[in-house]
Amino acid sequence: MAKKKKEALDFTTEEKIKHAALKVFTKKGFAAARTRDISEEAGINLALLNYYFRSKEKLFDLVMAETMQHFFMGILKILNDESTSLDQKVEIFVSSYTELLKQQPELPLFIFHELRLNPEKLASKIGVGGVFKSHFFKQLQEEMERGKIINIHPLQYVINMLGMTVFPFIAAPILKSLSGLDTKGFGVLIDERKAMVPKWFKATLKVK
Amino acid sequence: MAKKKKEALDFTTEEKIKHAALKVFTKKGFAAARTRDISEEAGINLALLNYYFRSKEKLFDLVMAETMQHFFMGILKILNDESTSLDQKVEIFVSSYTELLKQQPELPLFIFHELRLNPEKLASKIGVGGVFKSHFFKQLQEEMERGKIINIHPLQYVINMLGMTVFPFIAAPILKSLSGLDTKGFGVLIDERKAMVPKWFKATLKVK
DNA sequence: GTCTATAAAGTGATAGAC
DNA sequence: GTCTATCACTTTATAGAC
Repeated sequence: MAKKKKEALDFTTEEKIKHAALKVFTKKGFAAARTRDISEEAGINLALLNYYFRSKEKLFDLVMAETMQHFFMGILKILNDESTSLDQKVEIFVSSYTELLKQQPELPLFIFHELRLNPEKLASKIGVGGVFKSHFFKQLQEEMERGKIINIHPLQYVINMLGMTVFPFIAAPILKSLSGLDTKGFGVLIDERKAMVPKWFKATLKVK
Repeated sequence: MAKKKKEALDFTTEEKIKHAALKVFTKKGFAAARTRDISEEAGINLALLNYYFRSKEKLFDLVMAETMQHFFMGILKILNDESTSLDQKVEIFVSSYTELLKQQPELPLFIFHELRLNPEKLASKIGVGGVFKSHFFKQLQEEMERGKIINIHPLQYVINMLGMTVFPFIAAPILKSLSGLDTKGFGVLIDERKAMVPKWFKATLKVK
């Protein structure tokens, strides 16, 4: 039982490497990350990394697929919930992703950077067209048909919602530098946005 | 005269290298960019790159400083124009930066990525606090004092304006993948935003 | 200023002992 | 499974001829 508890609390070597890999890749990007950095961060030997994952690139592909899956499927799950209203979806998304990004602020920049370097390879990890079949899209289109919303591409509103939530984390270094805010002050700004973004979003829906 | 014309049309070796460097750095990022790539792109020899710029890093610093200066000073110039109204500033910014980014779509992701890897070094290239002394900020604060705008951090509106304009370019690969739009179709989307973002922005100002 | 050839250092990956 | 030692290759940077 002592042994079982130990297994439950600790991580396997494979998990330690994957965890360290995500951390180092996220911090430095694929190109600048060295396999030595990852093995050090994982507290294991360099040879072991290749023993488990065969190559830096294979390790990256694996970690990246899981990370992107988690990130984008999380969005899709919220936008696809048929039990929530349009406004509720926005509130839930903004709230939950703001909290997620407070924990992992470099995640979006990392994902978008790597995705641009290798769009073909990585884009396949996301369910293509998922957003278009989403309940969120249907709700937007219904509102358009009723004349409640101006008739433009629904993706525009997804861009606005994502942008208003995610962009501050992407631009954080500049925003901090421009404003002189430290990490704590920036956090206050982010919390203020958590309350405001849904309101701002609703306001954009009323624009004709 | 023939000689003078040739000088005016051609570029010096130094300029060719800098131009090639920006292109390669922007495309691959600093870490993945090889000096060989740059010298090839410039049509010169690898040794010549070091002859002019001493090292890859010094070349990067130089190109990066100029690029960031141009990018951020352009924003500041628009926001600091005392002859334009608040709404006009937004319209001018959105319009001119949308056009700029249509020409150089990878620029924001490149700048933000490198800025995150090296905030201290690169942030110094921007005039710190420039936005806070800007006429745009003063106009927002005046509206707040009059009770026309809700009393929150003015930077929030800068984030919204920047985010709505710049974010689609940062997320372009995913948005294309999600939507199935090709580069042309994506361009239509961007043009639609050029007209809409100022309207959406105004709507957010009315939120209480 | 511009080139070719090469040094010098870094980095991914493997061999082989334990 | 895990380690040390090492190979093989890449990449930055320089030396030296022209």
